[in-house]
Amino acid sequence: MPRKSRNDWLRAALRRLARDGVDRVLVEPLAKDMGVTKGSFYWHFRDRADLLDAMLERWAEIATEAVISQAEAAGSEPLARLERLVGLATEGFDAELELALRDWARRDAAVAAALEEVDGRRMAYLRQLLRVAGFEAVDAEARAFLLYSALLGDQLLPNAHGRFRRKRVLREVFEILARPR
Amino acid sequence: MPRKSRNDWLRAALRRLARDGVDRVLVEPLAKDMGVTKGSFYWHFRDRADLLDAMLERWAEIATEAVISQAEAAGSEPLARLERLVGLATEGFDAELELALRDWARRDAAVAAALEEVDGRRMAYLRQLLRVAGFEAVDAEARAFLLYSALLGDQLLPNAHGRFRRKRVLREVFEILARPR
DNA sequence: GTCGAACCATACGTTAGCGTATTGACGAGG
DNA sequence: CCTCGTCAATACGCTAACGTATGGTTCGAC
Repeated sequence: MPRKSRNDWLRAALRRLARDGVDRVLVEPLAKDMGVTKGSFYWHFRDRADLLDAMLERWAEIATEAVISQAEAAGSEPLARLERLVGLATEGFDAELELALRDWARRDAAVAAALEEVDGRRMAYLRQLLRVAGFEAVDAEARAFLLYSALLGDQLLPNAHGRFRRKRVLREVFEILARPR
Repeated sequence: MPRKSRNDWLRAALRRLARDGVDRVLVEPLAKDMGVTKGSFYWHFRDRADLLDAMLERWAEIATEAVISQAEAAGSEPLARLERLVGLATEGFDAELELALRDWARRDAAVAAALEEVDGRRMAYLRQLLRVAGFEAVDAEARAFLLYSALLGDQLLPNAHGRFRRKRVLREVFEILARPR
């Protein structure tokens, strides 16, 4: 693949963001990765800030609906959708990228804003599922929060489960959060 | 405070780690922060790697028991201890530092190992509290995981709670996780 | 007061990365 | 086949940070 598109650059940059964090998405190393020189980069982007902007924008597009559409694909039953969301933890959405972005957001207001937007949408969706499943407002709120936190926590605490396997714990998580008492 | 100790450097470095991430704890900027030049730094540390090692070590000391001792201070009742741990989310332990460290751990095996150690201890403590409170093993495991995730999630999702206040949601979290059905 | 040790400033060489400017390669339409 | 537009390589100057070397200060012990 000799010629690179703006898109190629974006994908490579996002991969690097996920792996190394924003401070290490650098144009010359990135160019080396892609087997090209920065001459290409400065054709497609004004400067590094321009790349970072584009990355954020791209992520927002992808992420806004990524989680929700996965759930919708599980059928129309709220409980089935919730179960699918728990399954998402183990595969399906790019948790590394999520974490890198959250770290980035701590230092950049624009990123923080985009993230808040996405979180808002996702939480709203979870809330609604849980309300339909029969939980009262505060209860649904807390369970939505716990569910979302668990998705992130599963990534943050990879090997913290004692003698149980990850999947087993996550199944139990689902039981606790989604089963009406 | 004209003369700086190795300790001063460590504290400043950890503050910067918490705020900006490991890639931005740099010796010259740090020196500027402290109103001193890097001449001081290279007296106390061999090089930057030496500083990073010391930071990790220090964090491990602090963090290993920080959470647990907070809980112990709440009395001997498991439920009281658990409630206190939920309260920890809003104040008490340096969540920014935790997050920065977790991000760091993604790229450095030594950090990852230290973190796993700490997580292991904390999870073991939570598990045990929940078992004493009457939950079965898997159940306790899942609840411990959820509780820990919620502490991190509260930091990761600062403004994701809908129309409820953070404290209200966290109280509900406690109810869900710690009350035997 | 002086002396040595602890601590800090300064100047230096080096490297990695940014961004610019200029030239070169390559392909599709005329 | 030629040429224009698109993309890439190269060379350049600049800055921030690293680490070293060396000399200067400060402080406590005596």
